Amino acid sequence: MATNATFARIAALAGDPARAGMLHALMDGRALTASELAGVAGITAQTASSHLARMTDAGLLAVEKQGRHRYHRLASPEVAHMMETIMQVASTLQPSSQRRLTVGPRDAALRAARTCYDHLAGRLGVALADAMVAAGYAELGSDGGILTDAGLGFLGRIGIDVDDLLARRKRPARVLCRPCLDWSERRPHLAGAVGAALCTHSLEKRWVRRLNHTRAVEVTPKGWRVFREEFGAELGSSASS
Amino acid sequence: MATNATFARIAALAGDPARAGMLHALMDGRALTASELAGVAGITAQTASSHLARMTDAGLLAVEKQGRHRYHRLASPEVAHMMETIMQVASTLQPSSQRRLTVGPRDAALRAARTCYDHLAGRLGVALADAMVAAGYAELGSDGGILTDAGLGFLGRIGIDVDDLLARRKRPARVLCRPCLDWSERRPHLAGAVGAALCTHSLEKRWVRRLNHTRAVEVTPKGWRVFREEFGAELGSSASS
DNA sequence: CTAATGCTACGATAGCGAGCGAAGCATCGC
DNA sequence: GCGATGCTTCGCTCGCTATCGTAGCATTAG
Repeated sequence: MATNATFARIAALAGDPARAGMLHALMDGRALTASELAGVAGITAQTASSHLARMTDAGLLAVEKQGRHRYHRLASPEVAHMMETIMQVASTLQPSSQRRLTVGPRDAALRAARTCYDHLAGRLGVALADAMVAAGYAELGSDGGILTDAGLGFLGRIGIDVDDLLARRKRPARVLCRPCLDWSERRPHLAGAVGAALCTHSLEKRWVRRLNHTRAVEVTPKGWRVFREEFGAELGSSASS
Repeated sequence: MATNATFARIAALAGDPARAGMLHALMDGRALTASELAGVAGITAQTASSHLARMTDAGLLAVEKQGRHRYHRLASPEVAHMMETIMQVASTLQPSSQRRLTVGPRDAALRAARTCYDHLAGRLGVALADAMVAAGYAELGSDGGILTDAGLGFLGRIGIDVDDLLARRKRPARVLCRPCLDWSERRPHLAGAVGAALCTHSLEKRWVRRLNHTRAVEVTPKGWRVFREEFGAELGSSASS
């Protein structure tokens, strides 16, 4: 069947180290220029251009031209979801002979709190998910998750546009959310429409702030208070650094 | 970070046409011998051996030695899930210039009804999912799905071990199920623990039967009746061929 | 207009890896 | 025991592609 060839094509595109680096850099949901992507991948602009053209042609990336810059972003949430699942499989593999090779300071910040395409991940994401489950706001399982009525009320109370959230769900009567297995914590956190709304709102309200040009985020003092008092989340001191 | 390299490694393994063919053949959840896999991939036994060793080493496959045969299967449901999402992205890509190239008779059977690792897919899978949603037995959204109390009762009524299903869910109070976007129908069908139980039970009760050595399944006369009368599913005549 | 920046197109190189033939190692049937 | 089958290891070839240098095109700054 033709599906076989296209499947291999997509996987092969994600399977090159340079392209994988670019895709990872785009996992924060923002759009980056070709030069920036060449930088994170450690290759020249010419090579990056070729890679980007191929990934765009295959539907993995979308491009937006702005002046002499070309902004590339992941084409769809489906692409981000695909990368999540590949990461999940990859995380079960011990890097063999280089166990704790790369735990630099930047890596530490990523493990503490980061964005995963459109939602929060890392220790922060897991802590928030745990707190919401403990409070009865959400239920998470290996096959999916739901936001309870209490959870819906909670989100409205902290200022999230619940109507928009209700409109975004499709058929089901209850608001569903998606668990996303964290590659660093090996625990599920909130993804899907609920996770995206929570992340957007946290950034807008300045509960968290992006760190320079990475996927890492930092919990602000205000966010620290909100997460503890409103969510009841147990954020160890390590989650802020 | 080291994650980048392992990510690329996993994706690259899935990105070779021969390996992709083998992985697809294993998507029915069964274990196949190295020779069989070499056959479906269209390569010699030597080459297949190399591929299988690498995929096993990377944690994509698990091997079981039985006499002089070596049975290979997908190492985990996570690997199957990863392949689902890659297929989902691949299905959004028009094969460009070869639109309707490969719609052979075998392909037609696959589109009608097939297994997708551990659950039913194709027009049959979608029809059953639609019927269960229409009957109020399940709710499916883009971020997840749940089995209602009525649905739980329904599954028990048709002979599925509901207690086992309840035990398999993890933390949540409700039974969750996972929607799996069908690559041929572009519609969600039932996956996860619920979908797996339904598929296993359908095979045991001879409602469906596997066709030779493919992922395609055939609806038996008995199944035809059960699916129409019990599920209320609208199976067009095309779903049986 | 001119120079600089961002990106792309083309051509050439080099290295990886998919593929197979030959040989070797296990296991089964007899 | 012997041959046959299933699979793996080794060595080799060949094709694909990632990479970069050079050149060229678009856009902006001055």
